[in-house]
Amino acid sequence: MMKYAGQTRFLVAVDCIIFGFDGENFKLLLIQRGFAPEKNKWSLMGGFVQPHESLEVGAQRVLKQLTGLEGVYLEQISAFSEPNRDPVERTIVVPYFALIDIQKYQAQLSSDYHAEWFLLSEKPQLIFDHEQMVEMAKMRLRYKAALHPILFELLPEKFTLPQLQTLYEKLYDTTFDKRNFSRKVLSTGLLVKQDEKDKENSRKGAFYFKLDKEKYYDNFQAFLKFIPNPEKFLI
Amino acid sequence: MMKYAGQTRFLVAVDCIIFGFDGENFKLLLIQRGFAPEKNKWSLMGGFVQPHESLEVGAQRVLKQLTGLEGVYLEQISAFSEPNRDPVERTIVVPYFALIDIQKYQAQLSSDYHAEWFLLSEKPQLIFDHEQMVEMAKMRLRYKAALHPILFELLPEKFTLPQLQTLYEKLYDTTFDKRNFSRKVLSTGLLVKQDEKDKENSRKGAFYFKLDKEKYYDNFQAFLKFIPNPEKFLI
DNA sequence: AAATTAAGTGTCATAATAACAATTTATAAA
DNA sequence: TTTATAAATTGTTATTATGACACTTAATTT
Repeated sequence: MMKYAGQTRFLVAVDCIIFGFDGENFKLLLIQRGFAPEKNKWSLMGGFVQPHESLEVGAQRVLKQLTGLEGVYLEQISAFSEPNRDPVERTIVVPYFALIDIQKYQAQLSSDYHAEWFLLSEKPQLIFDHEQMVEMAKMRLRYKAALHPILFELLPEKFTLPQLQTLYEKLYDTTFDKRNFSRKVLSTGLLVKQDEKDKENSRKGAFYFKLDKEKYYDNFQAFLKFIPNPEKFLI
Repeated sequence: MMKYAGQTRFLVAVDCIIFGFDGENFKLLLIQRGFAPEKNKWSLMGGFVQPHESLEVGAQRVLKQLTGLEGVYLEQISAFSEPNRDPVERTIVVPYFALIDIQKYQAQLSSDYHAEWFLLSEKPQLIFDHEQMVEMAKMRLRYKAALHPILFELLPEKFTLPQLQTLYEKLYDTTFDKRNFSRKVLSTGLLVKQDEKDKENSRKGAFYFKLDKEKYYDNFQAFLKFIPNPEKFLI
């Protein structure tokens, strides 16, 4: 089915940049590339778009095939299209970044697949321009998370305020005043305090909170201001 | 040069959504499609990506070829990839939106090309999924302009505060208090008041302002708050 | 029982915001 | 020449949001 005569067709791929948070640090999910060139080198999860699927569907398929993950939060970022970015054959790639709760998918991941979590600070060299994609995804995440409450996607169902604050502090590589932080977070009305405490990480223990799912979905696009002076971090 | 065996290649296109502002209303630049199908129907400026160009370069080339415009502010938005979006042959399209000063390019446009400005409210039916692209670009513009000072791209070198306010009011389909608006705008330090007045639009005349270009480029990513309660407009 | 460690909480001064209306300027009309 | 008109320009105030700052509480460990 080639009806627009005289035009060049291109390979189109999707790559998935999957961020996780282990309670202490950001992590990145990587696999070892299964085919040449750069076979066995660490790489983002990627694959070619198939004839009858959209980019979004392709990204979900690739993610499922390579990691077993389904139904995760995916967001498209700017396409990479430098003619020589793939040395084998020109490929235009549309990257997606995703945020997932590491614990939730740990069993699934470790049993069936060979994807591995790396601390963002200790990630190995990646193939092609995947480093750039990770960098761009991180910038995008910083931008988006400064305005919208998406970081909850990285946390388990129950989490503590200190955990949430650490998450934000690690993303922006800074520290926040805990009194101001909790005031802002709680003022959104998105969090519901639980009776139970997390006793793993301190003697006193920290109360768990859950997301108010309904408010969360309603307010997903709402502007928040968890980050003081966002312009300091987003330039 | 097909080295990744067994994979399907796709046509990849770029479409340009060009916004302008005539001092009173938003406008959209359209052309009549020059080839079948839908020949002579109104359409965005689009074209297929060529073998040795990136998407960005392709978008600039298409824009130049079809309108004569060069070096305009272009920003990529999310790719459209539904398998049947182009009835002739599957095409994945990466749209770019642009903001230009209508006056600046009017001569160029009308002499050599057949692109035409339409009021956004009076635009004709567009081919394929171009309506969706325009809608998405408009949403993206509203989002971006609420946070960053990009709307100046739509104005001539000299402009008045009432003009600027009208621009914002039309984009968000609302009205703002002019005292608060001018306070916010002027507090950015981006505007330099001129001695001259615009006497076209009122008896008293309104002072012209120019952008402080240096500050503008430095602060392009800076957060502004021209729009009160942005969450009202961006959901 | 005392020491330790992290969680949890409150105040205050300053800045930002939104709501609000009177004055000024230049032209047009009388 | 004076008056009317229309839009531009300008300031105040009450409220809210913000950021800076330090002590108290809870539970475990020694």
